[in-house]
Amino acid sequence: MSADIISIPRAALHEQVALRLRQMLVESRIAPGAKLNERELCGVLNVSRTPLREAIKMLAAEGLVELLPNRGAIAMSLSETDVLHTFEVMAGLEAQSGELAVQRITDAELAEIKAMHFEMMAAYTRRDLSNYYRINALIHKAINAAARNPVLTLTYTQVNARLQALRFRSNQDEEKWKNAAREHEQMVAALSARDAPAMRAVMLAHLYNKRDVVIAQLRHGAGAGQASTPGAAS
Amino acid sequence: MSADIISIPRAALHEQVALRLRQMLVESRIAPGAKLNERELCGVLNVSRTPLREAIKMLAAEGLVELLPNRGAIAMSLSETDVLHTFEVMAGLEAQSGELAVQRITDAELAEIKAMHFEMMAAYTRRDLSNYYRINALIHKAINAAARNPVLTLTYTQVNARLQALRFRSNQDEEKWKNAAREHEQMVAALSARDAPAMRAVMLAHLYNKRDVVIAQLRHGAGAGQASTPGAAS
DNA sequence: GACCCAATTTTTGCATACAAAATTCATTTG
DNA sequence: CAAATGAATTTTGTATGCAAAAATTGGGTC
Repeated sequence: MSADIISIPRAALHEQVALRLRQMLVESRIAPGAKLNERELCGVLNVSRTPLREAIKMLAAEGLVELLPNRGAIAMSLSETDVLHTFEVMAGLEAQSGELAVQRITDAELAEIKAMHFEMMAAYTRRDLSNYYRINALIHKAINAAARNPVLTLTYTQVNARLQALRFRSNQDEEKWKNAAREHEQMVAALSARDAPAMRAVMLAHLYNKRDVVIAQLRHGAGAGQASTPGAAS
Repeated sequence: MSADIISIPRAALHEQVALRLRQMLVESRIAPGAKLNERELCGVLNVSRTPLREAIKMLAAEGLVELLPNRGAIAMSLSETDVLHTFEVMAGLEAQSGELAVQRITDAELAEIKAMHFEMMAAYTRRDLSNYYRINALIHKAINAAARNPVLTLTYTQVNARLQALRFRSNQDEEKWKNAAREHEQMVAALSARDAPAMRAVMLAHLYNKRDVVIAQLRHGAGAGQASTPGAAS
């Protein structure tokens, strides 16, 4: 009866619901385009409709769901054009993150990024796609954090969230993968050299290549839906 | 009994509320830092708490209000650091808008921007600050639209909304104003020449100068609150 | 057999009711 | 007299109830 009382008994219900829904959407446990049935979700999440609806409104403002008048909400689904536009913005945000990171990164942060880079290269060498993606995301996050701009981080996070739904864990082209790895080498180099223009250039190139990979996957069908078992994937 | 039935009887209540609240926040009719009392707002807007709360949650996701657990919401208020960070992101978004606009703008759009530019210069010459700002905003919006990227437009709009609360209609420094006007000349020139790097450069410079003006106004006190009559301003 | 229309059911949207937390204010105590 | 404490009030958070709109289903007709 000690830890129980203080142990953050308060995590506003609608916040919790928003968090869980966000997860479900990003992991495609709610399929893109699928309707969000309130009564059903109430059962799953064990809350009443009020906080659920409030959470849904937040997700709508974040662009993760679309609100249809008198017909509830559906999980956002991206057309190819949407993906292009989103990557275009992401490219700009990542490029700016890189530029600012060059100017503001600490030695400790740079060292950590280098370390993560080696870890990622290990995963690359082992063709361990899962860990590769995980560490990749961490590196991009670290670069963004090094830019020391909370508004940029928030904007980046929100725009990126819409792309997370496209979890292309499927094997990517060897050539493209090699390219991506090389671009990451260049990032580390540009950061080390404190070369902002170079950093900007490599971030832009990296994002546009990533865009092409994603678009290609989209076209070849397979990519999209998380597919198969919604439980523990690789 | 003809037009009445079809005349968009449907404009979801929470949407309307969100719209009006957004206006009130952007126009500082709700002061930055002020508490959003639900019962009070229900009276003003003539709705029950449910749609009001849903609207508030949306505005929170947009970053226009801050949610305090068990203590409701307060109108976002920007510290000087917040303003710096926000302008930094806006600079990046505007620069990208400019770059893309150069590549995608139609002759008609360019002509319209030129026309608006002349109108703005007229307002500048007359020292008509109100119209200057109005047309200025239209030009920036037109450039953004010419970039033909809805995601960019949405992101731009959302980040910009947070700055709108700082309506610096107060007289700005003659020198700075002259500078801003000259930068607008350069924008039109870069667009006409289809010179993306030049456009990017001028947009960045423009935004950073605007940032400095706003920061200066913030420091000299007066600037902040919309002040005076909330009705028809100059 | 396919299509269309009407009644039922479901679902969304809004208002209200109730519970818990925070604020306020008066009272008391050092 | 100031600070602190505790009850009363206000305010937020959540659940439920009711009305309107949409989806569904069944029946009928061509």
